[in-house]
Amino acid sequence: MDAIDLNLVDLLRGNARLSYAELARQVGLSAPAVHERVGKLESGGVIRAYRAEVEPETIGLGVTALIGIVEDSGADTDDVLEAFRAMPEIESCYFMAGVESFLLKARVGTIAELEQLIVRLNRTPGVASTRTGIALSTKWENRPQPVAPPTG
Amino acid sequence: MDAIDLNLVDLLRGNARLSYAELARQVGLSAPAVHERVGKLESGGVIRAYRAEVEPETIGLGVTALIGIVEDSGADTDDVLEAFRAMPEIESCYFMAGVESFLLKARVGTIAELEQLIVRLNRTPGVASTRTGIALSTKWENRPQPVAPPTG
DNA sequence: AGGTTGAGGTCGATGGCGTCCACGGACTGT
DNA sequence: ACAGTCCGTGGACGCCATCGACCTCAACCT
Repeated sequence: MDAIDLNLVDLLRGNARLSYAELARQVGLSAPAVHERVGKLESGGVIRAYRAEVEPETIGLGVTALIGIVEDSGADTDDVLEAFRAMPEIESCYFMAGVESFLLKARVGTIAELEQLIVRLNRTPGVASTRTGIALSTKWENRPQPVAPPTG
Repeated sequence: MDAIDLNLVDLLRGNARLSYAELARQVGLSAPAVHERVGKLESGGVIRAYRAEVEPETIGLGVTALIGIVEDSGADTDDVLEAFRAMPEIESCYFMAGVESFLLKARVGTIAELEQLIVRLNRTPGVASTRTGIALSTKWENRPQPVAPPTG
């Protein structure tokens, strides 16, 4: 992980569809060298995936909610996690410090679907209570912060 | 936005680096047809960006925090937003219903940096108070839920 | 009914790109 | 000094992106 690798990471976080040739021009190496470096970043677990970022409303996911979860005393956290994982609406899942063990980000199409999701969460064994906040709008999301040292 | 478009969106959310030829095979069209469709999805605002998803710890962003913001009565929300936007550590920003107007997701390298960020947030004009929760681990993040109707 | 128009597809060609391979130079440890 | 290793370059070759020409079909107008 040298400065060139960080540079490649920044470039690909900005635009995952850049060609190896273009990446090579940007970092001042040849295309095969970049190809090998990116391959190592992928297999080394630095780059996890390449994803298209989609405007959720346009694909029928207009409702965003953030849900805090309080576990039952004596709940099996792994089982709870497994149950969450099986719900595709839960896009993100953080294990938190504090009273609420988890914070979930969920996206659904309608408030009715959100209601159903919350009911399912409350019925999940190990879940004591939920606390839901609705996002009225997403100002921005997953903005990549640059990590490469400034060039020059 | 027909079923084929939704299919393309799902495919690209799963792997943004798929070639047009591969996409074409998957949806049963020719490569130029797919090229045109994807171009329209991009210029039509459905596909916002293509991003490499990176393991944050590997690039020195080991601390994730979720921060609720209570605004001053009479604060200018746009000014507050501008101030948040200028802080690169804030990766996501949701405008929320409830007492806390904003929920921020921030990533920094160390707890000391998080402390500095919170101080800066509390000093921001229009911010009355902050409430920070630390994510002990990210179980998953931005998992794309499929939206295309099942084929066949 | 028939002609026109436009959207959206296929096909074919071409230039650039991805990817494999052989080779070369700089560090490192002995 | 020398061998080994790492990391790069350059060349070659096949696939891909992308453009233009053409086709098909449905909607619409006269």
